[in-house]
Amino acid sequence: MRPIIPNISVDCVVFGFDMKKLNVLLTERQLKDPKTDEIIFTDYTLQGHHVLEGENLNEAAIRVLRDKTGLHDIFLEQFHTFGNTDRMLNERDILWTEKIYPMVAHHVVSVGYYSLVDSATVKPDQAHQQTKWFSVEDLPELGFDHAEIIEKALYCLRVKLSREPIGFELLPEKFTLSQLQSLYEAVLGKKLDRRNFRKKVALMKYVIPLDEKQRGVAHKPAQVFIFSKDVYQRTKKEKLDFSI
Amino acid sequence: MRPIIPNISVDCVVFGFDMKKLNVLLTERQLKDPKTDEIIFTDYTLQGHHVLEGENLNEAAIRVLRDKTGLHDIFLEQFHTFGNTDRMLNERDILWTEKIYPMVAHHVVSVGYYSLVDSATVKPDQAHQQTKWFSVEDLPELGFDHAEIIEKALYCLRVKLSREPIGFELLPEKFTLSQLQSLYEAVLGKKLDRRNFRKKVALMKYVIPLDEKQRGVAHKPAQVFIFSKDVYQRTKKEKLDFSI
DNA sequence: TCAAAAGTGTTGACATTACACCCATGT
DNA sequence: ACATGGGTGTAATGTCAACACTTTTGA
Repeated sequence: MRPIIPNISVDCVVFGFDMKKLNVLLTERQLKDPKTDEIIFTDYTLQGHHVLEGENLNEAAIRVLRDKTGLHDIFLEQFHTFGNTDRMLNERDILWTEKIYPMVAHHVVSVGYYSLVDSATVKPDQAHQQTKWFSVEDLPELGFDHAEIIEKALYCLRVKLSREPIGFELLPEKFTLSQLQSLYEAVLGKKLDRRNFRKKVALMKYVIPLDEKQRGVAHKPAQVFIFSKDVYQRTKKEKLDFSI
Repeated sequence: MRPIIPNISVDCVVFGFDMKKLNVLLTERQLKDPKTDEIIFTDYTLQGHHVLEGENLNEAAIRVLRDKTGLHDIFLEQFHTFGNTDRMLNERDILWTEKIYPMVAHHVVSVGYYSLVDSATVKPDQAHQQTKWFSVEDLPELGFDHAEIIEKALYCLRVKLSREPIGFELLPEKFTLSQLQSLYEAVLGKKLDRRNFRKKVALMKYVIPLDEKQRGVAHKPAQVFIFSKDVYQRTKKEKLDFSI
């Protein structure tokens, strides 16, 4: 086991979509008195860990996701680095760090990554019971500066999604247009018109209809689509303009 | 003097506009043999330095700009963090680090900031003679991974400029519409139509015409404008959409 | 037969592009 | 008087927003 770098970490904001809302994966953090077993506090944190010696930042992020959630081969994007000297200095974090991680520095710079998964099919595995999904609209009490990190991640995700078709990372391989629309609505935080949405998607040649319909739903079954990364790569063009 | 953190640094990509092209500020790095005084190599690097103990990342960036260029109170934006283990391991960087900075770590994570200045009026002061402007289209040999850092900074600047009116940071307080257009062309890397450009700027209420004309030019003098950050803040609206 | 979501077009407003001539100044 | 960049309008096209009814299925 390689030693950790005591003052550099990565934190991963794992976004998941459950066909209704956008969720974030959080892990319960509970500090107990070692003698009385009394709970001193309970809150939640992102998945994070220190970077190891000889490890690139994105390797560290991949490792964190694998070790803390069992996820692998998922979309990952660095979005911001958090290095304020007071980011671990609220009361609970000081207690926690002293008791659980006395070996790490007081000033840890953390590189933020977000990743995108389909939260319905990809669930954190059995080994990580204290890790759960929370709606981005209704987050629990968070440790460190993780509320700020999530807020920034969400902002960066919105900007990214409005420029590039990364939403497909949040859906299963096959999806319907209503699901896709619902995803955009959840991430961008606003309602979209169904007919206009479908018109726009029709222009995206990389969203490909299959000769296949939904089954077992109590209404008219929807057509099923897939996203072709390959077609996107071949047809994309940079769109840079100055706006108002 | 506070001690440095040996494995965390900031690098500043200072962009400047000289009414013709977009430039980057670079500092000459020359390694000489201590005995013979023979030049072993010469190349250029960004302005950077290690973060000090007890210092926030953006404080470090502000300090670097002040100490290395004399600049202060300028636009500064964090854009990406560079932490590959091999980023200081090409031959020249190894030589340099061993001779000049033996106290720093071999693996330094660097937080990238870019800043925007008017390169015609703001010049690096006399104390920094080996610091010069280079066109982003014609960069010299660069140390470390600074070519990659500049490329990423330029990309982020383009994206930012196409979403927000930050171009005014690259101009003097008073400017003409041709200068503004020329700036957009330099940053976005493409020509724009003059009449259409002016129509669009006319819609930006925060670009305000003064009752004042250019003087001393050998052609029809242009009207002079200023940018009002205040009007912008009050009238801006978030524009998030999904695109093709 | 009912509930629930799928699917489908048109219109008016607005934004974008392409394009050419006269104007004010300094030399 | 000439060279230089400043300033201006229109028409065609493309994009965006608003809006309501019919269809297909399972229960």
